[in-house]
Amino acid sequence: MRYRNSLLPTLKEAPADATSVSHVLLLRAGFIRRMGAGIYSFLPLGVRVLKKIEQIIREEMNRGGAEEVLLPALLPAEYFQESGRWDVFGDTLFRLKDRKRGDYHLGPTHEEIITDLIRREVKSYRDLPKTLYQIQTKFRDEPRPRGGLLRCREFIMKDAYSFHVSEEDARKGYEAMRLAYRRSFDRMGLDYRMVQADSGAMGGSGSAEFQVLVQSGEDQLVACKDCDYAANLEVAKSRTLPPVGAEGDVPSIERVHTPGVGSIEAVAKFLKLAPERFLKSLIYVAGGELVLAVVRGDHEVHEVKLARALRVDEVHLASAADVAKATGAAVGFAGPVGFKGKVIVDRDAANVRDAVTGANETDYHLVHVQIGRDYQADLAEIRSVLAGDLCPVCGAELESYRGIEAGHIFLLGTRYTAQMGGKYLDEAGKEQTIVSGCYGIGVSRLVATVIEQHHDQNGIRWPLSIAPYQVQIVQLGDSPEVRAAVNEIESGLERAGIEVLVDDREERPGVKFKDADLVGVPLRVTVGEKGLKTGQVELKPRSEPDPKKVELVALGAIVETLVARVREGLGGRA
RNA sequence: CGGGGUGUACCUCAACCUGGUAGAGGGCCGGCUUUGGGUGCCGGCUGUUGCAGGUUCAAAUCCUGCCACCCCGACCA
Repeated sequence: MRYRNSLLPTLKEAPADATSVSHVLLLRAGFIRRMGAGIYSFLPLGVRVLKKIEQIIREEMNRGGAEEVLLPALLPAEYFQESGRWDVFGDTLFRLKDRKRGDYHLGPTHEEIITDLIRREVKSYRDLPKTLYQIQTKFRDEPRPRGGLLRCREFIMKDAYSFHVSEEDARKGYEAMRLAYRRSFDRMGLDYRMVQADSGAMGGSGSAEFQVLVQSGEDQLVACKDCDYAANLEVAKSRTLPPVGAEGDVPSIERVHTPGVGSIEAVAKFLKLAPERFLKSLIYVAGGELVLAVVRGDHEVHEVKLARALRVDEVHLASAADVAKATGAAVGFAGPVGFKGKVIVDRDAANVRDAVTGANETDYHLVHVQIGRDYQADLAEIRSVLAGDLCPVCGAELESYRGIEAGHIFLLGTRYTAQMGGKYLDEAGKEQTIVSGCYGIGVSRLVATVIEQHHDQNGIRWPLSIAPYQVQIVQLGDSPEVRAAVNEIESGLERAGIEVLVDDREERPGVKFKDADLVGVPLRVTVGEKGLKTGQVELKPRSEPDPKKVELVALGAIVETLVARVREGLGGRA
């Protein structure tokens, strides 16, 4: 492709509303343009990358025994009404009416739709297992789209669903998909971890997320230094910490005047005690009820964990007014002793002997507080796991990461099939419920995710496997010799099946080099009169600082070798 | 939905506080210049100042309402 013929609008300055690295670079390098919040157009370069990613996923899904289908995105309401998700999805569902005023929506995910297909077409154990996938645009009216392609309201997803005669067989299908995911992400050159995750709205018995490790990621993870254990913070576990606090008998409770010092930090300083001796007491609204959640002074409550422990959908911190009503004290002086209502205490907080808590009275704290003696509570793991906590599996230290969720695989069990009548006849002629799994990859999100991991201060550094072009020829000057050399290289590489972008613009060299770095094509070939005098051109991998002089006649073979390595699936890196 | 912020040219932003005919840089077009890392100079192009009302002789500027977008939280690929 010739640059002059391509729509490739690069920007010198970053649009002000772009904050994430990938968003800025995708806009500046001319891959995408914004149409509305969380809605983007893909320009030619963007489409090329998207198609490369889709193709890798397609190949690996097929290799994993899955078969491609294409379900509608415009859906009659009845299927989601049948599963109950017409209501569950709430405002996240894009709803519309047809001319007959019938209810429709745009598909946010397709469990119901595929289950409907399967319940109609699968009758016998002989028809199972089946794994089907599609690559399709999904629509979710997200409360907060963000980060360019990282979180959109319209996005491209690969969703797959597997159907089995038993849990055991479903586990096999799940493993096949896990392998397909690993292979896909490996080929894209991503550094990721498989982590345990909350199965959330999907329901079901097991799930794992594929988290791409980047500082800018919105998910928080912990991973063990030594073993394979890794988990999203919302489900992460850690070993119980050793007890802290005074030895021997705990003296009886004493009320201490702590004027104006409400925060743990301030009280710790005031009383000259370590924060771990304190019980941090927070009042939450959970299912319309006020609940006191207690963690150690140096820990934080994790609201998802708290909600799960309380068996409610969500919790939020009570207002200052509610706190005052519940405790009779200002915020900062709550405590479990004498609290009228449910008290839930983190496992590690219960291990604090002779603790300090708020007195439920403004400007007062209690010292020598002892769980069991001075107050009763339910125990649960409700705090956020921290770096340095110990792995629940092997006991080594845990490390913290941030990640972007690139994929998620679930064992659904019979969550949808039971509800929607997905049944088959077994060998004995007896009716059984189909067991299923579902598997998602955020395809358009991956475009941004790869950039988050592959860029430098000058621009994108595409892995060869998904680059929009493999080679960019920077043509310097417009003499007949240069033009002839460029033509020769271009046609030679294209004959070998290599995609080439030729910068044939009338621009100064500096402009072309800057744009080449920005766009991030992995192999740059510079053709200029200087080099041609000695029969040479320059070859510079985007990931390396300096170019290499190469004989014009040898260039084709060198480039073909580099590209072939990747073609054979030996890794994404150039 | 809660909290914070911003809407002025294609982009980045100034002018707003203190009302008086809307500007800079980049970009784009033309000319000369330059030609291996965003060359330099000259000339030109581009606006219902997000929308609707209100106050005023006069509104980008003050007031009210609405809309859009961004950021921080609860959701997710």
